[in-house]
Amino acid sequence: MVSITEVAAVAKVSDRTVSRVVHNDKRVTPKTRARVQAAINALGYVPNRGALLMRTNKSGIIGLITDVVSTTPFSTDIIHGIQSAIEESDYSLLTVNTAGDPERTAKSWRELKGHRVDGVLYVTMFQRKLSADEVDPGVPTVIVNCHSEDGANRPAILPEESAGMAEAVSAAVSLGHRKFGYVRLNASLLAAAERERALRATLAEHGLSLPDKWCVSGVEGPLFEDTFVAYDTVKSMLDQADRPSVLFCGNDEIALQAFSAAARLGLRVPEDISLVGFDDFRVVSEVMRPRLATVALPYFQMGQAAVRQIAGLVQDQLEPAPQFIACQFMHRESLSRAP
Amino acid sequence: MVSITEVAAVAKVSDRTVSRVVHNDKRVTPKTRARVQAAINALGYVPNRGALLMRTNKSGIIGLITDVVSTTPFSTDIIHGIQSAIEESDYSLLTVNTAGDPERTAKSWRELKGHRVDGVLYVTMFQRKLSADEVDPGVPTVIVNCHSEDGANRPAILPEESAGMAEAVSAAVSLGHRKFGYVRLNASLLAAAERERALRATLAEHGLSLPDKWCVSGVEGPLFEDTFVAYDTVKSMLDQADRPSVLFCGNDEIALQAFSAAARLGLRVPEDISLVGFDDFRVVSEVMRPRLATVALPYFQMGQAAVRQIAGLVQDQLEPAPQFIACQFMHRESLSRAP
DNA sequence: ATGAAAGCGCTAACAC
DNA sequence: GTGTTAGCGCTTTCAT
Repeated sequence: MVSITEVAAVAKVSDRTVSRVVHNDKRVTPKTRARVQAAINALGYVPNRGALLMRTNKSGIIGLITDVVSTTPFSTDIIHGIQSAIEESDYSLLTVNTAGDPERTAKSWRELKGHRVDGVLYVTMFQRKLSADEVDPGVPTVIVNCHSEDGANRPAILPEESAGMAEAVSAAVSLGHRKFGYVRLNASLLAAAERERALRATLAEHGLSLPDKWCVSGVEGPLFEDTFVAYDTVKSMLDQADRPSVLFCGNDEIALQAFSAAARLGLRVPEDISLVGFDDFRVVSEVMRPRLATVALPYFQMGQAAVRQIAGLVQDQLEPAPQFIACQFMHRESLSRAP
Repeated sequence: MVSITEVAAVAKVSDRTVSRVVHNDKRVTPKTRARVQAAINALGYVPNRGALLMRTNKSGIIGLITDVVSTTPFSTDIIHGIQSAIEESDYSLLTVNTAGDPERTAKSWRELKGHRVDGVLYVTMFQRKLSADEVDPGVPTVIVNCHSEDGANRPAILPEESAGMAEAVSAAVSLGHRKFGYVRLNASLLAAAERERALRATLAEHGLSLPDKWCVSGVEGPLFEDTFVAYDTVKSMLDQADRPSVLFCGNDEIALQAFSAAARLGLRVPEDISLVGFDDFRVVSEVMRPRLATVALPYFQMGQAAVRQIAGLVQDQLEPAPQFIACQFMHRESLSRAP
């Protein structure tokens, strides 16, 4: 790899001058600058970040620690948002996966510290409270999709789910729906409680409620080893004369199973029953027919916001505080007029 | 950040000795080693990779260039495989996204060269021929899911699709199916031609064929701006007295639309019609009911193989050659006995 | 078994 | 506007 001295030799200037050109220092005559630039292009010189790190103590690297997020299909939009914002900054992205394992988490931090990353994005798949040793206090860090244990005013990026849910419920009500059903997420998920709470609260505002018989489980088993049961529970629920006119689902996969159950019973969506998902996992929501009405998790924006926060934090331009990003209701054909 | 000299001072040895301990050099007495190790732990010392890079010319970083792969839900398994293999090596992973844009591609290479990456994984979303300037000849590179333009014996990782397709067809035939339909992928995809070719070839071996009337488009429009039309084309096809008993689909999303079409017509899968997908995009294939029989793209293994290739290549232990990974047929409930 | 000196590529702080 | 000196953290080479 060609170094700054070789460029200097070719351009017949000192290495310091080459450095000035590279960093757009004004104090270089246009003529020398052109000569140096020509040498840079001719030799294909790219400054060595390792050397830069030693001099300036800046690596130009942001570390990304995920539990499983970067290796599951659900939240690629977070990664996408992060990369899109990274690309506009001058940082590079170093990604590490912990699979939720504490030992690997510790190893990940060491790895990132070895590279002297300027900051870290700590992203979790599910909303949850972080345990104390998950985040290294010595490195500027923004946590994404999770809460710090100490409840401190840590920089964080979180989705705000309840407004989106409220919007969805209101849309259903104004389409004439009065009989609501709900298919629950895994109970150990923070989001599960929050979504059901938001659903019930909004229903109450409309003078409606969720009957127990129409509130069933969509998933069973412990986190990460859970299996979907929505197909069976929904099939039983819908195979009655008295059934809900609209079915809210904890997420879009559950909605797909609910759709399968309706299909099996010969019920048409949305003519016989309306369906609303959560997450806006588009491979399902935009591909199935009818397309799935659902509340979109703002993953892309969360990723972007996370990068902006960490960049601001690293440059001391930002005071650390949690930031909430709104969820939007995506009204699509699976939610229609009540029968 | 604490440096090797501070550790040396605390342990009362020279910095060189600390270095020896860090790198497990034998020539250190157990006693000094223990003292040094204690200092390292106490201070939380992690060697500075930037300094290491300068001395050894090894960054310990593998660059990952993707067009869109790392930001779409379809191929997270490649990333997963890569990360799982990276984790067992001593490399870190620096990820860059080009979105298929030549300018960003050039910028990506410069970024990786700045970090003096030891090797590069160049991964594409769809199988395609690379153009000449996509890969930098100056950096050891393994291309994944794509072919080099010059047809040279470049190190590459590719899926072998035809055997999996043949297996799927044979399974259908032995379940009594004689009337085959096919829903095509975007014609500009290399995989589209290959899959249809493999399907027809295997059918021919069984003395069967694909009637034109049962071979329809699943997708329309140019790549990256295409829309699914499988719901409509399949609905028309199936809304006839004479219809196929099994429908092969170019990918799993198309299969989901085919399923939607069948549901709309009141046809049951698999009793009235069997369905076979391609890709094994599990969020669809394992969640819908019946679960979707499909040919699995071996993305995880491809990712792992890619890392092993690049590691071998960097250490000159491997001669560069393309490597093919087999696709496996996943027999699930959507493919059943012919009616 | 341990240490001292030199140098990797680069820039901050001064010269000039 | 341009060049010189020194040193960032580390390992290689050579001494001891």
